[in-house]
Amino acid sequence: MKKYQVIYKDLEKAIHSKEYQVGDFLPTEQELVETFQVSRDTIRKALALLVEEGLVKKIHGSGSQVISQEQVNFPVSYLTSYQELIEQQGIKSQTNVISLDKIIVDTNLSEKTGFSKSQQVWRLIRQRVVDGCASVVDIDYLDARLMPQLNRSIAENSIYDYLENQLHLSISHAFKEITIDNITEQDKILIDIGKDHHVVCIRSKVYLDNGNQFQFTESRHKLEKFKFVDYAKRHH
Amino acid sequence: MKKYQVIYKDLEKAIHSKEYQVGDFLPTEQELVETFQVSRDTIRKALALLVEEGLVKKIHGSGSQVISQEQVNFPVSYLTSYQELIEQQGIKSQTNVISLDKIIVDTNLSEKTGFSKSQQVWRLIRQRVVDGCASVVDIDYLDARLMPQLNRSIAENSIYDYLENQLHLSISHAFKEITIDNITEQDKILIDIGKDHHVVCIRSKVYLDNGNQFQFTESRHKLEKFKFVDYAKRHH
DNA sequence: AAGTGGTCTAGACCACCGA
DNA sequence: CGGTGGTCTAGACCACTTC
Repeated sequence: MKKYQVIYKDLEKAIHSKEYQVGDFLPTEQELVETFQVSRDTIRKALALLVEEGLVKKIHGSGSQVISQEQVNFPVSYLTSYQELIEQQGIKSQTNVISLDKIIVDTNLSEKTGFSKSQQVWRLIRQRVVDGCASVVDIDYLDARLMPQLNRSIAENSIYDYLENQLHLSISHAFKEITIDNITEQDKILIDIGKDHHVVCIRSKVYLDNGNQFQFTESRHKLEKFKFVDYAKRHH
Repeated sequence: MKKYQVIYKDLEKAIHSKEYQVGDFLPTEQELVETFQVSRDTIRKALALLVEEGLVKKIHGSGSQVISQEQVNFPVSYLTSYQELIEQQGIKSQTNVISLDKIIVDTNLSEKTGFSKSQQVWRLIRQRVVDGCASVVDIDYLDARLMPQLNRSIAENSIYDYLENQLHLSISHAFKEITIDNITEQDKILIDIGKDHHVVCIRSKVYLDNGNQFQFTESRHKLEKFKFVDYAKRHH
């Protein structure tokens, strides 16, 4: 691990363990330079990570102030898979693979997903049951060339894990949008929808390091099961 | 304006004007150093802003690749006020001040808003009409000590503008959460709600540079009028 | 005036990529 | 292998806060 990452983790831990309270100032950059015996630039990189995370705010001329001791989670904004989120938060959950088939992208689907026309893709529909309640339906389209061997067993676990650890493909970035959509017939069947007429819909186009899109996901959430937490800085 | 900001704006403009296409590489850092006659660190600061914005991706060993030419807007994630958003996007909109009164924070309200108990706050309720449709209700609680002179006329325009340009207070950061809530009697009256039973609710605690909270806002949106766009990087 | 973070520089070495 | 971006250093000066 890089020096600035070590220092970042060190300071993060000190904040989480309440060694610094909200409102307290961290040591000055000069003091941290001496403590950790590194250059000021390295200290500043570590502090930048704390600022990005929303734990610390820098005040020009004064110092670095702690503004939160809690982990702020980014269920959507960060590119984390459902499986990873569930593990991280220790929620009991089950994934049911509803269907898995290979299809050819037509004009409509190309428009919607961002894949090229006549490309072969897997279409995967999964139901997520959280605490006994069918809460989420994920409809995935995945580039079939990259994963010829996809099967139900992989789909039941984490596709990201399969991609990164088995196929050694590297996921880079995604563009996402959240809207509130009317429910479909499929939603009625696969989500414990009650009398709602809407779902929260997160659509993502996900890209690999080489710049190719490999996934389009439509993730449809039961209204009550959706929560998004964010930290924002003012840009002057 | 700082050097790295100038270079950032320069490159951003070149990308927006399609001088670089999606998939193209920007000049190498060394070339940019020579072009702009600055140090490499300054170039790297400029590139970091493009990466943060989601326009560019850096590939270790290869270069800086353009991945989007569009402005990705962050209506929620960035700390931008309603008034600023509206102006920026050129949407026709009207703000109606429904009520404005000064109240004392009780235990319940303290829990909800984050303000201290027995503190004096303004309670401001505003209706936002977009394209003739009552789409949003904002319920604001504002620290009364900071703005003793608040009135309906200020509330109809931008409170952020008033705070920053009149009172010279500086807004720092916010913690936000988005949920889908059941509608209230107030929503039925103030939003063209149709037959929906829910609204998108964004709750924000907003802080000044000096660390004091000055605002709690509950922004309730008609379902169809809500859209949130995001760019996410994978953290390995 | 003293102390703090913000910007900028110049140079070194490392890790990764592609031919 | 050469070229690229990533990390780290040491030092300078500026802008802001605090006294």
